[in-house]
Amino acid sequence: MAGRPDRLTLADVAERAGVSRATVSLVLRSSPLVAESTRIKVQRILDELGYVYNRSAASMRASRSRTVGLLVPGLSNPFFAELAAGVDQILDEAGLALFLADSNESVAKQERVILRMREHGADGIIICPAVGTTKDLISRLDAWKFPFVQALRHISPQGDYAGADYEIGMDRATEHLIRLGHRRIAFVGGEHMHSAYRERRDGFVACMRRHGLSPDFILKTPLTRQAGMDAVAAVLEQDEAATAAICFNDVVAFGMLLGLSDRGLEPGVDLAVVGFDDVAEASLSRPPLTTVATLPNQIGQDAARLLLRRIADPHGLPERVILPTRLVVRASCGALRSQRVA
Amino acid sequence: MAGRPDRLTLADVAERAGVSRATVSLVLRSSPLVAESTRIKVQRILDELGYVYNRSAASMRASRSRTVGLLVPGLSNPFFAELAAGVDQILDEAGLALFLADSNESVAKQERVILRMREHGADGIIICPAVGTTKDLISRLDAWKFPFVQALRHISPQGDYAGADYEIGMDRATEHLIRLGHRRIAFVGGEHMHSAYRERRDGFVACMRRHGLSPDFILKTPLTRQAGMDAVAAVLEQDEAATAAICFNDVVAFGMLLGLSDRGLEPGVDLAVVGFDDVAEASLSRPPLTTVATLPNQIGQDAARLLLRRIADPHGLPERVILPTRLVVRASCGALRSQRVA
DNA sequence: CTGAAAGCGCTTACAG
DNA sequence: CTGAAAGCGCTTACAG
Repeated sequence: MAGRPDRLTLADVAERAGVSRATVSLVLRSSPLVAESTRIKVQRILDELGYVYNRSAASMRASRSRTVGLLVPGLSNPFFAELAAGVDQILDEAGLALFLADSNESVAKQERVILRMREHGADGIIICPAVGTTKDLISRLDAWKFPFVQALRHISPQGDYAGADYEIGMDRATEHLIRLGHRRIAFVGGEHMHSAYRERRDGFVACMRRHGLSPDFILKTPLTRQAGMDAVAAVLEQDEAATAAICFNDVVAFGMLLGLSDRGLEPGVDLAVVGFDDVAEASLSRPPLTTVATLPNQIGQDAARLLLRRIADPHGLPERVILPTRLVVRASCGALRSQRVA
Repeated sequence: MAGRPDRLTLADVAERAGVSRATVSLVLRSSPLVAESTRIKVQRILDELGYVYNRSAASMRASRSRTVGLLVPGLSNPFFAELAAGVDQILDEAGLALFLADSNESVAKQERVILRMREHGADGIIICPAVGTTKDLISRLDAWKFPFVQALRHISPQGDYAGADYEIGMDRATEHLIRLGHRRIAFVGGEHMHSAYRERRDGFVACMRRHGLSPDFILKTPLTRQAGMDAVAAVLEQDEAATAAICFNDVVAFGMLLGLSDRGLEPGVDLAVVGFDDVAEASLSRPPLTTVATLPNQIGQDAARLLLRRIADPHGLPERVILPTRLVVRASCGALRSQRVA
């Protein structure tokens, strides 16, 4: 509603204050160019009149909107919601407004909302690319000179990125199981190939190989609790059954815990189970879940900071912020007592 | 970034197409005023050149931005994230962009982001007011002529509202427990007074009174799983212990299930437990949780539709969309078999 | 059906 | 330190 009928303009304020529009504009942007006495006088009128700055007009003139976009593939996933909360926090501090859109893992919707954000003049965008996004998106963003940061997932090594060190996180978790004596370990969950999947799986594979173990017990499933329950059979009813399962994420791991109980088996004794993410419920499941903490809120904050920097300096060197993960050992892996390993 | 250096304008397109800017503008907005042959010619140039519509400029001139705000009190709460997903869906269909902000239950931040959205010219706003918001917010929104819809919580009966029928939902759930034979029922969870709390508690109280039972076993706690675990003691270790607990939400109920198991007690046998919300985990907890489904995604959709209507017709009569809830009976309440009651 | 002109509310040089 | 003027990229009457 830029310009709701009775909206005040700079001209109104200027007239009332007995100065020019330019001076009021300078006061609004706290320019040092204006005399203290003038500033005070104008500020008083501004408050009195309840003037509301019109950023549409300002951004048209100034070629920046103080607006930024965030594109996530699924807001229903608490992980991305938490990421959004982190982004929101940093942008609020910087005084920017946030355009949010949920691609719902649809490349078509993703295209649509990116265009929409460009039309609205967003100064830049944080993207968690939908499954199936091709690499050319990055070249197009570059061609458009549209500042961007990839977060959590990346489709190209180009440009800024903020994420967690999934590979090392999964490696450490696997290592932990091996130290507990496991030799036959299954990797459970995930069905779409994207960077987050690749990195987690690679961490598992690398660690198994390093220890001379076979890394080919890899089970692809949807990322649901139900799929985790169903996976129990596949993991145990094999010629060479696994003694431990390391899951793509906590949700799948929770499903496995339930699936085990349903069969009268005890997680951590009959099958060691490890999750990934350390969601809120992980410490309260039965048994408490051993998992890898990844801090989505902080990743969101870092992504926002990177984007702010990129907008300020479009030609600076790309940065990649990879937050360390933390193995949180609880009972589901069969470790006797709780301990934290850095 | 309205006006990135090399951004094309209507004038460029007009020149290339050999028509006036006005004509291109009409084509962009699919006006019927333009001849089919002209439309096709212009559209081709538009595509060829990769023209991007500048909505900042358009909204300044047209006094509407095709932008809408959503203010939630906590994005980390999956409930609000789901609401946001519903809002996003409807706005996408209508071609509007969404400004999202998380007040984090802070009235100060809420004020800040509302001002920001007004400055950015949002055409309207959907608000889940932060705890502690006073009624005058509504009068101010009115005075500003800023179209709004309250969602999930409301601080004033004025204006449009989209929410769930918490009161009847809680009433039905309580009734179900009474039918199962319970007489001493505790209402567990919630610490802040807002409409959502009041309505749920009122539903409980009304039902108890109607059946001549005392409704004063009300336990205020934070809305966390841990608080639910801790509440078990308070509910059972009383002169007159409760035989059933009806929780403010599922999270608290999950905590109670765990708290019972920890003491070697069986949910549904030693204490009936009922939740509220029907989150994704409710059907997979052990035992499965009897709860009341509220549909946050749909509430988000309704809120968005109401706002769109309000923007189109600022002076129409206010509407309140109250979605029915549904009691989902599972095992945690001690009912012998699963059944659904409308 | 199309075009020339004015104007939305700001900011940005440029004078003074 | 302040003001007058031009202009950002659109849309909106108004002519024709």
